[in-house]
Amino acid sequence: MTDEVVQPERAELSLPRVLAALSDPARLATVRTLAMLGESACGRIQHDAGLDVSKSTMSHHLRILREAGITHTRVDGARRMVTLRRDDLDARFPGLLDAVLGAPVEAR
Amino acid sequence: MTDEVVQPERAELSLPRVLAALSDPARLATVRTLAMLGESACGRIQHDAGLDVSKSTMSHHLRILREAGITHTRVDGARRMVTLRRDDLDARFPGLLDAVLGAPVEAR
DNA sequence: CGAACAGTACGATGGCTGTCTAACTTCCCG
DNA sequence: CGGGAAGTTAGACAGCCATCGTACTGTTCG
Repeated sequence: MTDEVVQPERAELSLPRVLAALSDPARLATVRTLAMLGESACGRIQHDAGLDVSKSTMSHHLRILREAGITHTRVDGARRMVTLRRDDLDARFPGLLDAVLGAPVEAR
Repeated sequence: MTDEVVQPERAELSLPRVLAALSDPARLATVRTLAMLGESACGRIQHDAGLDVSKSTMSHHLRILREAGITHTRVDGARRMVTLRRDDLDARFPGLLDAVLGAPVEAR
């Protein structure tokens, strides 16, 4: 009951897929926010990232990130707690996440 | 006559756009090939990258890379000589290109 | 119990994108 | 000059994708 979601193994992480997941501004903001907050619930991420989208759209973005192997999701009561898979990403694509997080934030 | 193509300034490079450009396997292969070969013509890149697509599709991919600011194109007679914009990419997104080039090559 | 809350699932929709063929422009070279 | 080589452009087409509203499931709490 702790966790039941589909997420790829470390060795299965695909670079094109990871890059595609990160290429959307909303998801990029999500990842940045997650890097600052640490584990947090969907609604919290959406609020803190300043994303003005519907709940279903947010859910969609989080699914893309999860299925690309960028995040991990744990069920906690009514909430889903999401974390960045830093270790796996660093192991498979060294320097990539740091480069993305260190890059200048886009102008709105 | 040396050059007449549209390519963004260093400061204008957009991370989502760069990531989107790199998220296609054909373009990723193109960038890897370009990193090994140095400046080279479109046909040469296509051949060395092992890309089995039409000329127009290749032209399309090279345009995406150019307009994202990842490559520079110089006209040389009948050919277009393409190079990676390593300096600009490194300056604006430190570590990103290295991480992408250093990542494991995907299984076909 | 019952209402409000946290998210997901499902369609629907409009826009973007990778691909191709065909036609065109330049340029090189014999 | 004339043919072939190197790419680009235009147009068409199929598939994917970001977005939304609505309906649904499960949870928390008064």
